[in-house]
Amino acid sequence: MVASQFRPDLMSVIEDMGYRMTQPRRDVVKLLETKPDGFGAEEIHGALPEVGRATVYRTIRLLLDIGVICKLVMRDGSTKYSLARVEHHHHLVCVRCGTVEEFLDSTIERLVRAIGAEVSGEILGHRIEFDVICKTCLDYAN
Amino acid sequence: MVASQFRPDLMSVIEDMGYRMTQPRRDVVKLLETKPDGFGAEEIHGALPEVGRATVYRTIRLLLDIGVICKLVMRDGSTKYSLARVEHHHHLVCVRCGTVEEFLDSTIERLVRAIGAEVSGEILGHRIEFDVICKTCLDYAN
DNA sequence: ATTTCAATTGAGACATAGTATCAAAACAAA
DNA sequence: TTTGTTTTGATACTATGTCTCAATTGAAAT
Repeated sequence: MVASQFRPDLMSVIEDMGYRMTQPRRDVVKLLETKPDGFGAEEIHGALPEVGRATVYRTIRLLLDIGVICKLVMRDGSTKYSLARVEHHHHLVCVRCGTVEEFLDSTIERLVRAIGAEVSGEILGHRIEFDVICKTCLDYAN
Repeated sequence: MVASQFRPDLMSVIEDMGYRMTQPRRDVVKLLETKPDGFGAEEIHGALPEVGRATVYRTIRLLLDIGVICKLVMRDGSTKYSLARVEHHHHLVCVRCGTVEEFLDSTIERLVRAIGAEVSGEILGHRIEFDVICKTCLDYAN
């Protein structure tokens, strides 16, 4: 139910899509790979003074387009990005520690299709996010 | 499955919550009631030159807090607000014409509880939105 | 190894959505 | 009518991104 493997070698995915392998992109991607639980754009920018702000945002947009990261809207409305381990999934975001878990559930997808049949229109996409307090934080509190 | 009635008399809801009934609030609320399919904050501000921008945003926040409107994150990441007809619901947003339909489905809520039991943590909340092409737009295309 | 040229970059201006500040105005209760 | 609290508007500020454009860089061709 919860996905765990990372997509290997992000840089080669970028190259395979016909984009250049540049130093700024290497820097950003390398940093992202150390942050499986999501990251903010400014966080990345702050950690990489040698890479321009615009380039950080451009790289994030590129990775979104390619589909190797995904955008998360947090409970407070702020935005984070996180490495996408699997193609289609949803998120469990811990509101206390910020840990992001990917979430696969065939029942949800089946339900989405069922709703598609019921609704007077065509479903193109959906966004589902859960705000949770993760096991670690719960244990910690007790 | 789809909700249809409006909550009556938003101004009295505001009063009942102990807030003052002011002219700017009356203006904003009156305008919102003509926009059941969602509205952007700047759109409201543009339509009400006599009401300050900060007040428009404050009123929107107030209505969100009270729970009579809800925040929608659109497919492109932009934000809209829409009148909430019923307490807990999700959204069907037409990506072509922007129509917003509220969406009630006990199966979803049951599923959310089932997932809560499966997940190693506690679910506090969730957001679900569907991007659709509504019946009208589909018909129009054919 | 050098040339070439489109893709990419960095700096900084601009855009958008929203919040904070604070003196002035308006509400509603007495 | 007075009074005291809420609320307002103007404006500055913050956060998150995008756009522009001259300078640089990567990689393909020589």
